[in-house]
Amino acid sequence: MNIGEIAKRAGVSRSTVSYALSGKRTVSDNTRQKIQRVIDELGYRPNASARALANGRTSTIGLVFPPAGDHYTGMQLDFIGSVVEAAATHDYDVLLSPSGVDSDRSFQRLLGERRVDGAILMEIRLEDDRVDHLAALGFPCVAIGRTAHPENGWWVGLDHTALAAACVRHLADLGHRTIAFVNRPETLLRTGYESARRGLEGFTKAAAERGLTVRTYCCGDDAASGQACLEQILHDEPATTALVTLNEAALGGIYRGLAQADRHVPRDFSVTGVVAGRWAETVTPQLTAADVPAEEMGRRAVELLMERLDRPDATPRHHLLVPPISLRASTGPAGLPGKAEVPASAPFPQS
Amino acid sequence: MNIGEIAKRAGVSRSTVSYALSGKRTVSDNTRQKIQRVIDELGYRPNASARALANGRTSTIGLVFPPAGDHYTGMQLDFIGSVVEAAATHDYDVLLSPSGVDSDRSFQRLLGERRVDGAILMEIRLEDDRVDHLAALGFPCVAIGRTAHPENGWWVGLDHTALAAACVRHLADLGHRTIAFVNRPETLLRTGYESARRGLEGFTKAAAERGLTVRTYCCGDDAASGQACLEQILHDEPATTALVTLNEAALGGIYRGLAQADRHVPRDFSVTGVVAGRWAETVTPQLTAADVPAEEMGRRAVELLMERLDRPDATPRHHLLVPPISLRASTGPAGLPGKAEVPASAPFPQS
DNA sequence: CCTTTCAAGCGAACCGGTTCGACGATCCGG
DNA sequence: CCGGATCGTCGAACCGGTTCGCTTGAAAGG
Repeated sequence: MNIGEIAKRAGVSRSTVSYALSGKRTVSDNTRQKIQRVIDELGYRPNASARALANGRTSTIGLVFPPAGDHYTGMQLDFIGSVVEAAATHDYDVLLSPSGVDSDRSFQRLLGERRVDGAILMEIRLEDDRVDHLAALGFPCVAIGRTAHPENGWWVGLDHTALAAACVRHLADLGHRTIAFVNRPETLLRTGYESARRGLEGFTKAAAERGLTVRTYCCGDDAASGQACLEQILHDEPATTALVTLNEAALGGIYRGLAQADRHVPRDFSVTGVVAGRWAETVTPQLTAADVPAEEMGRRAVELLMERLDRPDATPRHHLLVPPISLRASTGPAGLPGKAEVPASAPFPQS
Repeated sequence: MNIGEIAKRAGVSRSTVSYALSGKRTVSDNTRQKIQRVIDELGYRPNASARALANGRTSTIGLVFPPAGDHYTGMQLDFIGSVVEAAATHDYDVLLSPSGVDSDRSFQRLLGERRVDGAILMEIRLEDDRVDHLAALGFPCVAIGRTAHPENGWWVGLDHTALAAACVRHLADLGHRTIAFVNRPETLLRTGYESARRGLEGFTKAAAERGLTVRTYCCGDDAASGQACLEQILHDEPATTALVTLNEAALGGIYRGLAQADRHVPRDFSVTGVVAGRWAETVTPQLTAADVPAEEMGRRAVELLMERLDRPDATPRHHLLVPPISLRASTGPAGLPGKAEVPASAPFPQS
């Protein structure tokens, strides 16, 4: 069932059918209706490959999501869902690319073989070959995340530095003096994964400003690792009374570890961090956290990409989001740190 | 950068380049190397649209995941991830289709416009227009899930009936006599969503066989709904001592509700169900549950689809999985049901 | 009545690959 | 030395759309 068949049955030429469909030239009402009738009758739809070949656009965008770890986190799902939906409203399909390793096979497929008109990159690293590579090629892409040199890029990002710092200040304001940081897995931190690096940086800086005693940890993306990490924290420094985490997958394990160590949240121990709102509300007590607006970020990324596709020479734009901390139930004033090994004095209970 | 350019620079014809690349006819070592050098130098990759047009295959499969609710569950992410990875090993890309509503726009795009060679359908309903429609068209697709008439279909499914029944028997064996069922949201149940229907059926039948007192509930896919649902359960029948759930997103809320009602898990109340293993391990105490092998299901679905694409007239195949219940920490012997309103006798503590 | 204008439609070329039939060169056996 | 098989390569057609330039017929204008 191709356009030639339609043309034959409607008694017109192929080009007339094409123009009737696209509206790029005038077609008399009479023939338009005749064509439309045939199309409806046969249920014809123009072949996407042929169309893509002819006009050089595939109406597809690539969503490059990476081999971040051995599995995916809930946040990624929110991104994927919102990107797909936003793309659909613009009549674009979304092609998933399982990996983002530079010069990787599947990456080559997307770009080299021109399967997509543009791409959205997830899981950005501070020094990201993929971003640099695409920028050098002038290939339309939008990053969900921000590299170390975001000046001339298109991206929508989260200010992880500010967010982690806000968490620290929140804890400091509650009187906590000894806190820990539970980061994403070590490999991610080492490879310069943006949120891990910037989060750590914001945490460290804000803690220094407030004169807090800190320890920082990396933690696998699963509950068991979270629990182990928490045990390590209490072992290394029993006086710890609070922690900040970026690791939503470990959250359940962290809570379990606290329960088993008899640290009641938030009476004995405060927990906060940067996670997707849905996760924050899943744990008990619900997590006071900077909620990652994944849905909004995905939508905005698509919007930026659409803009860029429409006007290839537009000047780079970006959105840096700083969601507020949602006060829930997992943080409270510092009480007796540890097992009363330290007096209950919170020297600088500011603000 | 197209095949003609390569041909020109290598001093051969376009067809020779094509044959050198595909190997479908012999090309002398000499010219092959000459061509390869040019290709490497220019970084040429054949255009996917043109190739798809020429040989009628897109090397893309569609993953139809539906507007199940207002958001996606963790399980879906696991499916998506495993499907994408499995497809990649077969040199296939995955196109995401946000919806599965029959005769829906995005569905039409995938099939009508021939963007994909085959499809994997998620979130199957017992009477599923999509499946029927595709079957009528003879379009290669594999369902993750099983309709009411799975005889001549390609699918990989979970025996939700057996799984829910196993949960019930597990609880009955522990002496529980009054249990509840927490299903997915009501709209899903009403529209004939497979797991909701079959799970409910298995629960009901097994409970009847064991002579248990039951109540069944639908529950929104989020923690707040889970908590509300649990409160309702205890309000309706305080003697309830256990529940079975299919709703992993509500799990956190259920636990919270239990904690607030002072029902200790598993001492006072047992919880079990059918959820992804990762979620089961996130809550405390960890959930005794039939772990949904999402990763395996996605992989098998892709394998079936590949088989079907290779041999269009192959006879339908399927996999019905019945994962065992993983004993963790959320179930235990029935103690004093409710607040000791009922004596602690478990009349039929069968094997 | 003759020219100009314009709407409507047609044919051909093109997008970038794949594939089929043909053709010249080389090699072999008789 | 000739005839047929084999190898390597080429040209052309094709996949199913889009788009440009041209033709035609009718209406409008002088």
